[in-house]
Amino acid sequence: MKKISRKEKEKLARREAIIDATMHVIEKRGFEAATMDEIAEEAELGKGTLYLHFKSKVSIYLAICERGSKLLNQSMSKVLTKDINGLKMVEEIGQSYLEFIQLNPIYFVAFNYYESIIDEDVYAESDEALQCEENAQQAMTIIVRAIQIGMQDNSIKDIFDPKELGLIIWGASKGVMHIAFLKEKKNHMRVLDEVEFSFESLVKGFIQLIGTGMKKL
Amino acid sequence: MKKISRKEKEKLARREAIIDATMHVIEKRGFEAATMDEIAEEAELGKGTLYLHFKSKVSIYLAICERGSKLLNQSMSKVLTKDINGLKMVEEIGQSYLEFIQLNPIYFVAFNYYESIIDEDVYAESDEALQCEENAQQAMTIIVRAIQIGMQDNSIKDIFDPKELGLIIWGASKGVMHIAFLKEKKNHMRVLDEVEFSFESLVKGFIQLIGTGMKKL
DNA sequence: TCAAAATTTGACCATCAGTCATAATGAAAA
DNA sequence: TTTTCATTATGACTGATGGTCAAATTTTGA
Repeated sequence: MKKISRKEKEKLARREAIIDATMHVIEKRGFEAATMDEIAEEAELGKGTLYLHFKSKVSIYLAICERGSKLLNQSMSKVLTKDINGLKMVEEIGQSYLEFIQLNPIYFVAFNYYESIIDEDVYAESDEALQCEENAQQAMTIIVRAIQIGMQDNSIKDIFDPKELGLIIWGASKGVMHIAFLKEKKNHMRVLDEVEFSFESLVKGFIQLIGTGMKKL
Repeated sequence: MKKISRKEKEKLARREAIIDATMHVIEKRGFEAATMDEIAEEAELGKGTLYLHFKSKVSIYLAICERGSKLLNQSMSKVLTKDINGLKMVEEIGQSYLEFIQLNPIYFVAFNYYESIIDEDVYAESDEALQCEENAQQAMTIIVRAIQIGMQDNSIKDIFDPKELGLIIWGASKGVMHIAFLKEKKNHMRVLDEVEFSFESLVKGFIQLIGTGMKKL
């Protein structure tokens, strides 16, 4: 049994190494421009070997998403253990999200990628996609839990369904984060250049806005 | 001069026909799966001819985005002429957006596509991208105008910078719409299956949430 | 009518994800 | 140690697709 375990560990390590290599290449070339040939070179493996560990290029990208969502969940779930009211929890979860994305922008791109391809059946049934889904569900659970706590301690209005409110907050956060993200990457959208603001100030403003919106008076 | 004008008209018409054909193919095959060969066939043109009218496949996609954003702006700008307060205007602009996306989901995909590629210099300088940008700026102007009206008629708090608030609302709306959109397409995200909600109810909830957040008491 | 100019075309090219016959490796048997 | 067999790795190859360009076709105007 020992031998199989060692082999399996090696296989897992190889898998992680491929994900690492892919992230390096993405950082060098960009998310779309990364090629399997270059990933193989970076990982010091033959291209064919990549396909022994991943079904497709998409699978590797989903594995990055999986890794990122796991890390994000770890960070967000810590908020639930704090001794603060539910509203504050929701706000701090938003903060965690912000900090995570600022620190790991590549994962944000991976999250968006996941959402853009997940409606195609081929990918949706892969192991990686299922794990991403599970992580997404866990993230939702964290938000909903915070909302429920807030409704109980009277810091959040209970006129919304907690799950629906959770989805709204999740989606809205992602959208605002996306705008801030585009701005950060100093791209060519003049819409964004017109306004003087930072990643932080935008997200802070957003948190304040919805915080007020759901606060029980 | 007459002759040139006729030729120019024909050229424009041909261009529009290619965009139409592309949208047909996208509806048949999906946004990513559409190929230039099939677009050429649908447009009853040689593939090379497509490249006389558009620099690349991306250009055609951006032209779809351009068309969509123009239509959306027309619909949103009508709200500004109504005899209602600024807060109501913002809410109705959100409504217009919702209705537009429900009616023309393909444009929503095109908008997202635009944002995903616009940070690459190659595309950002194309005529189509510049026009998209201009339309985006116009959309922002519409929202900001409504906010300013609201601050003046005391229906909206003036603690935010109107432009920053406009961006927040824009980004957040897009994010919520995206979630609702994924749900509508009955994809595989179990996170979304868990919650019982419709496109409308989610967006309505969102509008209510931020409406309350910015309402002056 | 016809030659020059403008337009259209589809065979061809380059790139890249993914495959598979073959090679290398290493474990077990002799 | 040597041989055999199974597992793992490889990269040349394939198919698909976006984009090009020399040749063909059509239009223009003298």
